[in-house]
Amino acid sequence: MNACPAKDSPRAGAQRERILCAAQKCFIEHGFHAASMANIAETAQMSAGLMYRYFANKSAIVLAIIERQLQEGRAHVARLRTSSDLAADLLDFFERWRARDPGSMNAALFLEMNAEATRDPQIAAALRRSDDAIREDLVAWLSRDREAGGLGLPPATAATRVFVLQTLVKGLAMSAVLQPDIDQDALRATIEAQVERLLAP
Amino acid sequence: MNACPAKDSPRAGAQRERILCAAQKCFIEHGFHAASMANIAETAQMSAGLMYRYFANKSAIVLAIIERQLQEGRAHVARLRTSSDLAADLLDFFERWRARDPGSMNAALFLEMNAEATRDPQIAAALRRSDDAIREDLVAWLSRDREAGGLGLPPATAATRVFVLQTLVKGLAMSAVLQPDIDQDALRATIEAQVERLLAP
DNA sequence: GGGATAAGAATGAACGATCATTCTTGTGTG
DNA sequence: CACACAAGAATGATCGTTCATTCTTATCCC
Repeated sequence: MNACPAKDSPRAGAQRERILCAAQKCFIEHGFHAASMANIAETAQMSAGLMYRYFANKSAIVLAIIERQLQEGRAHVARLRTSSDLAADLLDFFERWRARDPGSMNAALFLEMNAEATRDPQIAAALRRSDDAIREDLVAWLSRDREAGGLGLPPATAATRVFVLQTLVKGLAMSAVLQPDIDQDALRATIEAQVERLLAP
Repeated sequence: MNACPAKDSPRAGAQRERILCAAQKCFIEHGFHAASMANIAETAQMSAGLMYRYFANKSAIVLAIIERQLQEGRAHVARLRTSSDLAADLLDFFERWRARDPGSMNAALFLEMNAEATRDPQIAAALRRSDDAIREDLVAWLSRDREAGGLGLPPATAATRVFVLQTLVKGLAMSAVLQPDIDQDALRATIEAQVERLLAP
């Protein structure tokens, strides 16, 4: 059935990339359900039927977009973990979400993913997997010994603090949508105070 | 045009209520776009055409559901404001979201609303209006004099703390979706610590 | 009070549009 | 010629919405 030859040729990869790029733009603009295959095809400048050569169906495209977004999120957190200025990185999170850049981490897409996760078990599993990975990563970091660059927190304490941190970041996505024009300096001071508390021994 | 007689008869009100109740259930289950009018009609046990006697179109139903959800949220916050145990009330927020009760404040619906607000200006305006009202309410509370039951905080300080509080609550909606089985006691301790800091002089 | 009449309430079929998906056909290349 | 690639037409289903029609209820005149 899926004996498609040269399935992983360089051309096939490029085509898939074209489709995913267009899909991401459409999903941000209209949402997963309201964005149609015709819409995506037009954005990708190809026929609608052709997309089925590279993806089994629409939900496969949705899954791919979500997986890619989660991967980018994890990369962002990993960078954040090795940084020296956690507050600045959190502000950067907010900044990217506020910017509504269709290319990178996007608040609209993030909200859509989470909303869809309440209905689709497959999407929920993907989000949960990513969430768990991030959490374990951060907890390990906070509970690592001081000499190894960590804070030496007991695991239980680290876990609750990471929960607050994660909840705060998620909430920032929503706040970025409704209050995109919030005062930057006040926000900075607020986040710095929060971070200071989360990283205190 | 809209010379519909007895538009606000007791019967009409009851019918609208039936429709909204069914719509809420369908929207939670499938989302705003994936839930069809036929689906809602079936849930409300009436014909599809009849709904157009009480609502102009589908988006009017969506708007009504959102408006009602926002109203309930404001009522919840107002209750929270007069309470003595803020931490317990925040936990109650999380608990309701976790419960997935189709009748009351619902995390899935809340996420869907915010996601849709990134595309629909009318929905965005409604959410922002409600958000602003809640914020002003809370800021007024925190900055009120001590003798009047407030904390006597300077308005700027109150504003940033309320921002954190609101962001935290929104984040809890997402956390409730992905981590519904989080340890209750740890969560309680965490939230209590956060609240203590937010309410400190 | 009881049958004629009008209005309100509700139905379910029908509409055109659009959906995701598949099929047919054409085109260029090795 | 053969074969991967692509376009675009066809498909059946479903979408939101409308409409002609029927059922139900109230009003009026005698």
